[in-house]
Amino acid sequence: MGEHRGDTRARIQAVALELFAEQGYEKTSLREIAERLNVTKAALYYHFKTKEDIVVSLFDDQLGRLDELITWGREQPATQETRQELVRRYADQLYASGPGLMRFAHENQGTMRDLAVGEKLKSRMKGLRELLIDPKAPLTDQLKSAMAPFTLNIAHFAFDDYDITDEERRAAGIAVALELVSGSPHTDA
Amino acid sequence: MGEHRGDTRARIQAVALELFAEQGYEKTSLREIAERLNVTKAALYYHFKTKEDIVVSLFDDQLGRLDELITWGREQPATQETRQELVRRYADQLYASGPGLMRFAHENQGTMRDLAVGEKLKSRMKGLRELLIDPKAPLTDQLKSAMAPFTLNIAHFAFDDYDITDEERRAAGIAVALELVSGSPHTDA
DNA sequence: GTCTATAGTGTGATAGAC
DNA sequence: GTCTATCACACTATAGAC
Repeated sequence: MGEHRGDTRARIQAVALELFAEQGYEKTSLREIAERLNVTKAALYYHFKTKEDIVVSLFDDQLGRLDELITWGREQPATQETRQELVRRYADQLYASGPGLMRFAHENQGTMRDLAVGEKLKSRMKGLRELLIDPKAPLTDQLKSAMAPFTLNIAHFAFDDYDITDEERRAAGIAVALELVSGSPHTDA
Repeated sequence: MGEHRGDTRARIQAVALELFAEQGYEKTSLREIAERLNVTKAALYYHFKTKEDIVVSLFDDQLGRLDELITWGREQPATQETRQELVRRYADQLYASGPGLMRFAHENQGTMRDLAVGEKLKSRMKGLRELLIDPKAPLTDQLKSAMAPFTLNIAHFAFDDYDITDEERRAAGIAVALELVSGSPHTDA
């Protein structure tokens, strides 16, 4: 015992993310988080102002990286190559953040709406979507492009009953996402 | 006033579905539902044994129809035509149920896990997925097939800032879903 | 940096009158 | 079939000691 020193804040984040992702933000109480860490609720309030503040801290880095990606994308020409590179870089960010955040966002979409950080994330995803879509393409092609980011998420949770590695899931997700943003081989009308 | 007679149960379902879909199952209290209907919480408990019981009643019909669809699918040959017809029939069921249920399931995935009805729905979706997938196809093609049901959902909520009708969204969703289950034009290895 | 203690509110659910 | 009243409990958050 007593093996932890100044890492309490990080440990709170880790446990909170795990529980939020596993059983939802609303259903996870501060008492539960505190018990899992063998501290008290009041200790949590020393490190974070509110419950929502824990979530904000969780998404902080990710949001910053998303901003950078979108800024980069807006400086590039709106070509198919740019869109494919956007998918690759977005996938890198997603997987670098670990499965926890992905799953949190995936399972708490309803909750995220009223959290301020949820609005931020939503606006970033819209920015990304606008970069991935060719507004002149047919609606079906636009839909396919819009689905590319979802694909990366779904790929990670689908086939949980298959005997394959996460790396294989990841590769499949990226491959399909790239195909989705590449448009059908259609002739110009 | 006094315009309602024996429709209280149905009115509870309607309001509950709306609120659950809008702000989440956990965040919606029975008090809120009751107030919206100008009845008391106790009145709710006359019609439904528990809060979860309201959700169960909401998904009851839908689950039955899904069972029929899967039973039908299992009787058909595992061809591309069958898979496409499955997508069409599933889409019909989805849209016939109205947007509320779709949105509920979409925004409360985390919550659905511990609800008994969530487990049921999940097993049905797995059954449907197995019918849509060709287990001999490359993993990327399997992923595309697995995404077809998601597509129908996403199509309905994406482009909420576009000036298009729900019917156009629906048509685009079905078109893309059909393409996803049809596999790439790949040669047999 | 972490504790005890508690305020203050809201929840799902029940009992029993009408 | 709907009501009033209430129970028992959990929650977020705060105050103040150590």
